[in-house]
This record gives sequence, C-alpha cells and structure tokens, in this order.
Amino acid sequence: MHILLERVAPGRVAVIRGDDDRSEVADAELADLVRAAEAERRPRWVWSDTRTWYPPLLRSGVRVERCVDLRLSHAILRSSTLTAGSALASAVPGPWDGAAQPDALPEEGSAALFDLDGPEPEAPPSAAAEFAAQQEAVAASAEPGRLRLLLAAESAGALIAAEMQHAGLPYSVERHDQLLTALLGPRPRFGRPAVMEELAAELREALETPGLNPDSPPEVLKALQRAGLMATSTRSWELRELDHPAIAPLLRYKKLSRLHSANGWTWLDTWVADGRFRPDYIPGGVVTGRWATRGGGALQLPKEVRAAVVADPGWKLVVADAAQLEPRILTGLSADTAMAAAGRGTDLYAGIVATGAVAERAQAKVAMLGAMYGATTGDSGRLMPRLARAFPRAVRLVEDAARTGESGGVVTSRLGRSSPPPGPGWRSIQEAASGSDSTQAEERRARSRARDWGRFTRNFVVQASAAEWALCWMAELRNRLTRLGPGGAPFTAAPHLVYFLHDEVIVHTPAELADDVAEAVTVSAAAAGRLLFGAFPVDFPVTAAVVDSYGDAK
DNA sequence: CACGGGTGCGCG
DNA sequence: AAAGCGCGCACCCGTG
Repeated sequence: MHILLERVAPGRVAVIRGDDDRSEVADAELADLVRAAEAERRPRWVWSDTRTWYPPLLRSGVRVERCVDLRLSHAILRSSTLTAGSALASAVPGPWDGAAQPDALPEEGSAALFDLDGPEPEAPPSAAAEFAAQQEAVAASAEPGRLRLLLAAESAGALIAAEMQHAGLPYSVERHDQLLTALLGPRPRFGRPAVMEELAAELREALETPGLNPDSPPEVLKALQRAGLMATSTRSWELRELDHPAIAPLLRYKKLSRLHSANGWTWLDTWVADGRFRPDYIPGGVVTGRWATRGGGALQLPKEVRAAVVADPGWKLVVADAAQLEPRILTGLSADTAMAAAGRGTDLYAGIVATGAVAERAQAKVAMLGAMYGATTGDSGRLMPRLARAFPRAVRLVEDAARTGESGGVVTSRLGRSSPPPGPGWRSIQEAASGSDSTQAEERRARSRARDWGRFTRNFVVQASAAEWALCWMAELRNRLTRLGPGGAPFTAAPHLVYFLHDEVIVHTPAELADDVAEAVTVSAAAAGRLLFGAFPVDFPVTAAVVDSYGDAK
C-alpha cells in the first residue's frame, strides 16, 4: 500500500493513506510514525523528493524499504515516448519540472506578493494530485510494466543514494596523507608541495625559461615551441610523443599537480570526516539516467588513491563490478543471439574472438566500443563491417538509434527513459542547410552536427539501459543485504552499500558475512538481467572481490 | 572582483 | 580532432 507524505505548513506534515484517511503530524513525530508503519506493513512511501524527506529520517535511525520519488518520476514521465499522449506530458511546465524542490518552495505568505494583479498565484503543488497524474500516465502507456519497474528502480536508487551518504565510504585519512606525502612531500603550509616545486625548477631549467608558470598551458606551450618542439597543445598524450629533456619533468609535474588539486589535502579536509567520505550523489543527474555527484568528485576517485578506502576492523569490503556491461546490455536490447552466445561465461570479448569475427581480444573491445560510441575512422571504424557481419542485430540496433538522432528524433531506453530532443539551435542549423540557397559550409556544418547528435542517441539507448540495469541490480542487492543483517539493528550494522560507480558497487560488511554478500551480488545481477530482458538468455557476470582495501580489488 | 569559456584530466 | 559516448572539477585567462 501507499502512504503519501506532504508538507502542509512549516513543521507539519499530512499523512494520506487513502481517499478518506488523512491525518497530520508535527515534524518531530514523523520519524516514529514512519518507523511504526514500516515495522507493520512496509508501505511504499510517496513523497516529493527523497533528497529532502529521507536524510532526516535516517538521522533519526529510520530506514524505509520502498518509496515513490515524485520529482524523479515526473522527469521520466514528462519526456518518455511511452507516455507522450498523457495529460502529465502535455501540461505546461509546472513546479514539478526542473530542479526546484516543491518542499523548498516559498511558503504561503510570500505568494501575497503576486496577488495585486495578474493571474491567481498557482496553488502549491499537490503531491497527491501529482501522484494520481503519474499513475494515470503509466496505466495508459504502451508499456506500463516497464515504466513501473523504471520508476521503482529510480526511486530505490534515490533511497540508496541517501543511505550511502548517511553511511559514508570508510576512508582512512592517515593512509591518504601517507600516500600524498610519499608522492608530493610533506603538506606545505602554502604554495606548491616540495616535489612539485623541484619539478617546476627542473622544467624551467630544461626550457631555459626562468619565470615559467607550469600551471599555465599557454606559457608552457610557447616555451616548448621556443625549445624547438612541434607541440600544438600541452595534453599529456601529445607530450608523450615528444623527445626532449623537458618532457619527463613536465609530465610528472602535471600528474602530481592533478593529484594535488583534485584529491590533495584540501579535498581530504573538505570531504572526509570521522573516517568517512560522504559525497553528494545526484540520482538521475545525467540525461541517460546515470548518477552524478556534486562536489567531492566521487565518481572520479582516481585509482591511485583507492588504497585509502579501508574497511573498519572486523569488516570487509566487497568490491563488485559488472563485466562488459554495456555490450551485454546491447545484446539484450537487440536480442542478438549470436552475441549472447559469445557472452556466455565471463569474457564477452574473448567470446567474440572465438566466433572468428576478429583476431584478438583488444580488437573485439575496440570494435564494440566503436559500435556503441559511433567511431567512423581508425582501427575501430575499420572493424565495424566485420562486427556487423557477425552480429547484425546488435549493430543494426545502434545504427538505427544513430539514424533517428541524425534526423532529430528521440530514442528510448529499455524501460522507458527517452532522450531529449535536439535544441532550437540544432534545428535552425539543419533548416539553414536545407534551403535552396544554402551554402556548402552550412551544409557541411549541418551534416556534422547531425552526426554528432546521432552519436549521442546511438550511445543513449545503451548507456540509459545500462543505468537501468545498474539500478535494478542495486535495488535487488539492497533487499538481500537487509535480509543478511541482524533484524532490528540500525542498517549500518548490516552489510550495506557504500559506493556506486555506474557498473560497480562496494558493500561494507561484517567479515563473517562477506562470502554471503559476494553471492548476493552475483545473484542480484542475474535478477536484474531477468527484470530487463525476461527470458532472453544474456548473461551478466560480475566479479566480486572480498578485500580490506579498495586498492586491493582487481 | 566575479563570471564564464576554454583547457586538461580523472572516472565509467 | 586522440577514434567515438556520458560526466565533474580545478585552474587559467579574457571580459565586463
């Protein structure tokens, strides 16, 4: 059953259990109410926005099993091709659109500012009305089952994001500091660390440019050219091709500079407290449905610092990642039985080699990536015809998605998330090129932009469906982890998710349960595959490593 | 001095 | 323009 929560006034919340069961409680009583209802019948809580409702509950020690996040669901249903005809999708943009959070809207009194003239101020957005409109849109859609699954998975993801931030990723300040000190020298009170300063001096010497600021790409580029080098930029991959005594210190400087500025002592001070890294996850923050983060760069945690992620004493980390997730998603999307056969077992790329389509594993990988990203030239582009011959259905699916995007159309993921349509700028470029008086330059530009958008939609169907698989995987895993833990204790006493990186999760678990967790990770992956692709026999193998430190995984 | 675009690089 | 998708973030530098 559903229980809908809605703020009715500062400090007061309406609790709506059905058409004629409505009550109100003070904020202070909400946690007890939720705890009691959760123990009794595990309802699905319906609320405007998990980011505003759930963290206070978690701080009160209350965990919920299921919810509907109306804001996230609204965003999906507004643009999905599966609900295109619904009232929800055809309405003018309202308070549920955009990042504005209904609970954070100005309070009633401030609306008085508007009522001297003009239309009546808009009524506060009713969560109950919004929920009804969403249910109606789903029920009338072409694929209600898929959409229900998508909304449930998206909402579960929102719960998990809040729980992961609450629990935090176990993180050793000491180890991180040791690592920085070993590479950069001791933490300076101000300015550059000693090792970077030495490299800068070496660089100035080698380029005979005493005042050079190594942090300024234009200055560095000019200095390199003065030294007779054919550099066109200061990108590392390009510098590596050059032969000059300045190159080695410059590359080392750039590497260390990156570490220092992105994950140095300042980052540590800002983001790690009480032995936990607590990034701000944004479920649905990417157009494809992937998560984003705000601050802390949690999804870019460099491999070199992962050794500082360390389980608590008596606990373990289970680091799990889905092997070749996106190609397998493409396999399911296209129902390509040849590719499914190649992917049986653990290494899809080896399976592709075994079909004879390509000679080496590296080629299989680059060809698959090229198919999903839209490579046209280079090794990857050259391998495409062979891939298409061996796996016609899979390749046709991404080609079709690309053609749709090139002509300005919209594509939709497995469960119903649709790509945004191209903007007005894109359309006017296409129109300018289609007129009888268009120039060659206009036509070239239009074709190029059309192909750009085609690569986006080509990748969208795969990336968005993979994000859905990952949400299902995590939601399933979360349920299993709860069952593994002791009942009644706070959820952080049980195995719990602490990190998520697109196709990879980390569970923090009491050591004695680590093997059970590893098993749960694997079983959950298979379950996610069935949720998305039913009986179609595409495998989703995962590797699960039981380790003390993230740095020890793979 | 604030802002925003460009550059470069970390992750999948 | 790295051969192609999706991001976040720090820093530089020109502009208002």
